[in-house]
Amino acid sequence: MTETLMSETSESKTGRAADAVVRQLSAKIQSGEYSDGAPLPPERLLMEEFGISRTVVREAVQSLSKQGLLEARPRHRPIVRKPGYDAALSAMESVVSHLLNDSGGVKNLFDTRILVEVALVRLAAQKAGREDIAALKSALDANHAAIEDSEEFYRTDRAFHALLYDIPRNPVLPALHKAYVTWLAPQWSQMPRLPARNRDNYDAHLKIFNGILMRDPDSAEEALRAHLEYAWEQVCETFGSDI
Amino acid sequence: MTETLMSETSESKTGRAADAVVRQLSAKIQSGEYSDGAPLPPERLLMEEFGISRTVVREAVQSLSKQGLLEARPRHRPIVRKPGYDAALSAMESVVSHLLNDSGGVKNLFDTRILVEVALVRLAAQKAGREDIAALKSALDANHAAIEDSEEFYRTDRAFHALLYDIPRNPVLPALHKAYVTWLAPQWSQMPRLPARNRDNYDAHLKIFNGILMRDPDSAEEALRAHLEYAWEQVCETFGSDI
DNA sequence: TCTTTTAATTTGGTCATACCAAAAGAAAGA
DNA sequence: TCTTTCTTTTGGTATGACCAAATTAAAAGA
Repeated sequence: MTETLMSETSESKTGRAADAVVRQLSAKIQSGEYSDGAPLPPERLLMEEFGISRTVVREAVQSLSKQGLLEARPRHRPIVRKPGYDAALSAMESVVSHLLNDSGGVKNLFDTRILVEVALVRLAAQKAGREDIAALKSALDANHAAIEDSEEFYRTDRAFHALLYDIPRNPVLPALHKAYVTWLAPQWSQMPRLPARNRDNYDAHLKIFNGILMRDPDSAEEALRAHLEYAWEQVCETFGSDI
Repeated sequence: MTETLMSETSESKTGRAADAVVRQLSAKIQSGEYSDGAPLPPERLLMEEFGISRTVVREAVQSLSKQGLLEARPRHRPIVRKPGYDAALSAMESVVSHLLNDSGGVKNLFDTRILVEVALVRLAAQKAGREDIAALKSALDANHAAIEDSEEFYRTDRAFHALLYDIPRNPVLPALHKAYVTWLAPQWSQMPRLPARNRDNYDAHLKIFNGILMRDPDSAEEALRAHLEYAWEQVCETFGSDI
């Protein structure tokens, strides 16, 4: 028996009927009553199920989709999604895009990346397992093989860095890497791709790898820091220091 | 002259008129045409200004408020807000709250906090200025003075950690600290407050401070890591290891 | 004249209805 | 069985109406 929303939420006067619906729907999603990947029931059905108007249904659906529990393409039925850590990060995307326009925004973001990634290489140097090192090695080789092909180099570059985020086996971190790549892409992808720089970057990757291999956190950190600060200089050369 | 939205956006068939309005409104907010802190014009005015129905206006407003560009209390006019880094983090809040319910969610989040905070103390040990150290010292003293008052101890504890996030002068980091505190509050605030534990935690803070003071990143890191892992053990004792 | 009440007006929240165009599903044809 | 039409369903948008809370204007009182 589906009740009308008033029965279990005593907030009929808060001015936000949609909130109650949001709670009930998200509960049904988490409990699996609406299974992951399946389309949400049509709006007209939901409105009679909850005893509300379509206005409120749509508001609730929009809210849930912003929360990542629904994947709503225009003109399509919303798809039920149990959000992962990526969804959490991508929820920030729109806000972040505004912050990046402010002066110093990109720098602030990039500095946090340095902070995190430095921590990651130190961790890698201390705790990386045999498989982690093997993966880094092959990523490094792929990176080396792509020095002449800037597009491919960019890809292997990202892959190498991504591995650093994989080592702690914490699913938040790969999501964070993806977020960094996405947010900084507008800057990064517009930079001129020069094979000479590719070589520099490969050398940096090599030094980082060696630091990890030698289990030397300090040298790994120093190599990574130099690498990222070099990258930042390039960004400044391209966009000026006032971004 | 305000044009109807069709004139400058060629996406009248994407099925999302609200998106265009969102863009225009957010542009007006960023440009300061709608000044920060002022209420947005009434919906009925916006609908004629953009040549759209109230349906779409409301959808756009809701979207902007989820993005943090508007602060919308029910039944009140939305207030224009230029979002800061806090807004970005709090945009994740609803998603994160779901993730924290999943098994291991809290642990994953807490581990990233350890990662970040370790990086911060290392940085502090290397780069903290005279004023930073003075601030840490007085926060430490306040913490010591509050050992008997668990509520106050909790506050000064947070304040001490917050200072670590202030040292790099990167506005993202204080926002991150606030987010950690908010997200982990459900766990943390429910833990029993024992003066004995307060003493342990103060000792840990002292060790961290000494590490920073002695400019010894490694000992500072070790002290912080022990401190946070101790905290995690407490959480596990309270909630079981399966959270 | 200035505060306090009170009445009038504005404005956000919700509902009901209608229409269109895009999707999805069903039926007919190759 | 696989396309190709043709219905039906369903999301996007527009109108218009109503209510209750907020806001503002007006009136009353100090």
